[in-house]
Amino acid sequence: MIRNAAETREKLLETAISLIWQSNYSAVGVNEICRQAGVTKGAFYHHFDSKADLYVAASRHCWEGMKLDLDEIFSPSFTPLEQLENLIHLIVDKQERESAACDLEVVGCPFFTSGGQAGVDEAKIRMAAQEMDAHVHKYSVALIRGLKGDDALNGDPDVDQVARLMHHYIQGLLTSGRVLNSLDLVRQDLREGLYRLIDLKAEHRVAGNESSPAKTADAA
Amino acid sequence: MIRNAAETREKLLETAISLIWQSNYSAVGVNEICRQAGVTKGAFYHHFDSKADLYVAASRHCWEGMKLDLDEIFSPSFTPLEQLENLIHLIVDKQERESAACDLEVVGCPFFTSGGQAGVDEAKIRMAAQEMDAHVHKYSVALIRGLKGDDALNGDPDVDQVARLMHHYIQGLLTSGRVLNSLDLVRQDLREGLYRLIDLKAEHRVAGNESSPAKTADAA
DNA sequence: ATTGAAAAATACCGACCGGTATGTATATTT
DNA sequence: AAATATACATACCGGTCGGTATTTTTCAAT
Repeated sequence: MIRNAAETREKLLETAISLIWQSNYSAVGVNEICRQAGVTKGAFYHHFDSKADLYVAASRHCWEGMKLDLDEIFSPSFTPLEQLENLIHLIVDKQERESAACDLEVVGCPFFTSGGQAGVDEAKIRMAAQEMDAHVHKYSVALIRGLKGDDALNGDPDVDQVARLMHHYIQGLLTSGRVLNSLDLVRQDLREGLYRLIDLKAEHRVAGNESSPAKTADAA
Repeated sequence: MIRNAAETREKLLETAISLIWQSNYSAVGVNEICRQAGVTKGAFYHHFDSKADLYVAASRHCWEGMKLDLDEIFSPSFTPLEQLENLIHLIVDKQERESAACDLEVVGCPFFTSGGQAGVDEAKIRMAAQEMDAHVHKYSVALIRGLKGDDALNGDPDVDQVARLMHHYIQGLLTSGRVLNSLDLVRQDLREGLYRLIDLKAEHRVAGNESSPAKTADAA
């Protein structure tokens, strides 16, 4: 018994995130969340009205953490090119860190993928994904705008669209990485895909396909 | 009562595909599948050993259908550039057709996304996604190789990699489309994203952003 | 017509689901 | 110290989960 409202709530959020991260919304039960959080169901429903409400709260909580990282790597102290490099490293590092918790090499973003699988009736779940989507879009736009301003991109791209393309690609790549259970796949294809999508000028591209050579197989 | 083994099996597969399409593996119950298929649970477990087994069977069944489409649009009677155009149209059309069944504008590929959310223990589910992944990869490679052979691509790309990039992107875009419940998003970003990923030479690109101008919002 | 196996139906299992009702211990206010 | 509000626990709700055991129906080969 924690006897501290904020702490209990936080513990429930973190546990939910961790569990949903490892599978998905509908596969994770309230009982399991409570058990792992060391909290009873009574406490759960004292803090949240429903499982869905916990989910959106967890989604926002997750974003708050992500925002810290993004604000850091997109600090004006970096040039747009450095920011792009930071982003690439952040994505890989993030997956590396999260995958330590469970035994999946890649976990992706559970709130996005869960939103992409939400049933017709589960409006709240899709909404949470939309919310996070809108948040990250701002950062992507800023990055692309910066790159364009520095004349690092070929042509005269639609900043808003390219930002979207980036996002689509990253989400798809992470999903692929999870399906194949290969972080190396992410390492191999992340940089190249982004370079191509934003059409970064050749002189600004770096090779940096930092992957161990062999080892692409799945353990499952 | 259908009284025909093959027909019953098929009906179960189709129903399962339809339901999983609308949500995801763990959210769809055996009871619901049976109910919608007009088949009793006894019949279900006569044909399939488990829910997971039905899933992989459904995945393969789904692929068989997809293969017909792909073989058609990748027929050697088309030039690689025509094949690319066919692919773009096929993706949009497919989503248009499927979304008629439920009230989602975009459904994506359920077997891929479910695989991308499969828990650690659900090896069979991820495996099904891997299997389908491997299948479509061959087609992507053929397309890229064809384009490259026709000298339609800039630079000297790694065919295998570019094929992967395409796949990542398409899956991510469809997921985005589903989250935002906007087929127009898919229409807007599919062609542009693919062009950029494969780095198609400018003279071969067509504008063809065939979307109705306004209307991007979500109904949910 | 009989029989035997396949196909499908019925009835049921224990476990778990999300959620609630009620009680109690602790903290805050008055 | 009394009153009240918050934070949590216990026990339980009806319902559904995936799965099974058993029986009935169907149909083809004899």
